Amino acid sequence: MMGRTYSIRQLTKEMGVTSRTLRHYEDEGLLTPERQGLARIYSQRDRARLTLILRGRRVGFSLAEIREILDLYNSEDHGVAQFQHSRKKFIERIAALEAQRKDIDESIAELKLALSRADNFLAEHHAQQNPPRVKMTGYSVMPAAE
Amino acid sequence: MMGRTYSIRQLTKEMGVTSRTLRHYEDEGLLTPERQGLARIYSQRDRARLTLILRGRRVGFSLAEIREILDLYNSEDHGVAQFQHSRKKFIERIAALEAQRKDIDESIAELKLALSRADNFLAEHHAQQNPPRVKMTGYSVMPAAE
DNA sequence: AATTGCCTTGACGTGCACGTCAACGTGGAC
DNA sequence: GTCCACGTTGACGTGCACGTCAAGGCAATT
Repeated sequence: MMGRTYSIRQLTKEMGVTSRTLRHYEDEGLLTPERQGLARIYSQRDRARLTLILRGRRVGFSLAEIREILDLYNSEDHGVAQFQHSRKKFIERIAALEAQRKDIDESIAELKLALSRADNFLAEHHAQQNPPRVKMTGYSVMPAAE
Repeated sequence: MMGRTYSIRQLTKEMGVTSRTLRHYEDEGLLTPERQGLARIYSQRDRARLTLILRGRRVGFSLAEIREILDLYNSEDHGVAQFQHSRKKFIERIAALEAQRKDIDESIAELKLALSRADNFLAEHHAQQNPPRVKMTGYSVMPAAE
């Protein structure tokens, strides 16, 4: 079961990154593609790891953090101590992500409030863009943020 | 209604940033504290903006993006065109944040799966002191990611 | 007058995540 | 054989978000 493989060019197009980025991830130990002579040849596993890397990047992890997580999945040592350590790390990461989701939800709520204010203004000035919602009087320049 | 004010030191302690960071945000046009002679004096409004800045930073916005959002809140021009522009920007930001929340939820789900695998392993080997070399031969080192 | 504490303005340095060259190899099409 | 598309390895450059000095102002305390 060798599975599909990918050239560097294929992977960059599919994933929307540059070849420089892939080589950088390799330098950082995040990817370890096979070689055919000089050329890199990426496996399904490499592709899956890259998916994780890019998602990790989108949520704000540094490459070092991503590598750490990947190493947890990937450890050769499947002993009790190792799993205990992994467990702890996973819990930390989950907590951090949940805190971040809270920040995101708050940001969304605030932006939606600002959006509804803009909608109301535009509704009042018959520059109809979108159905107005609630008419809001006297709003501040700054959102509450408290 | 002048409200409370803060020295730079007070604000750094309260918000968990360095004074260098506050000056940097000022250089970037994100904060504009008053002055008493040379010393900066931060208002409630500065503090509220800083709260937004830091939350924006936590969710991965660049300072330029944060400034743009702040400028939308803060615009002197309250004309129709301005509000239409703001509306568009708000919608973009909301969409981006919702996409990011999706990434976060997926990351959390994956980490929770990995956590439960670790828990299962540890439950099976609860009474043992020394790491059994390899048990649970069945699962891949990589999560699904598809 | 000197020290202490808090503040200031430059200005160069740093870590990260790549970008951007230069110089070169390699296998197939013409 | 030569061109071309694709790949490679250095190695220096860049944008961002500050860190980290140096050198000093200003007010209250010693």
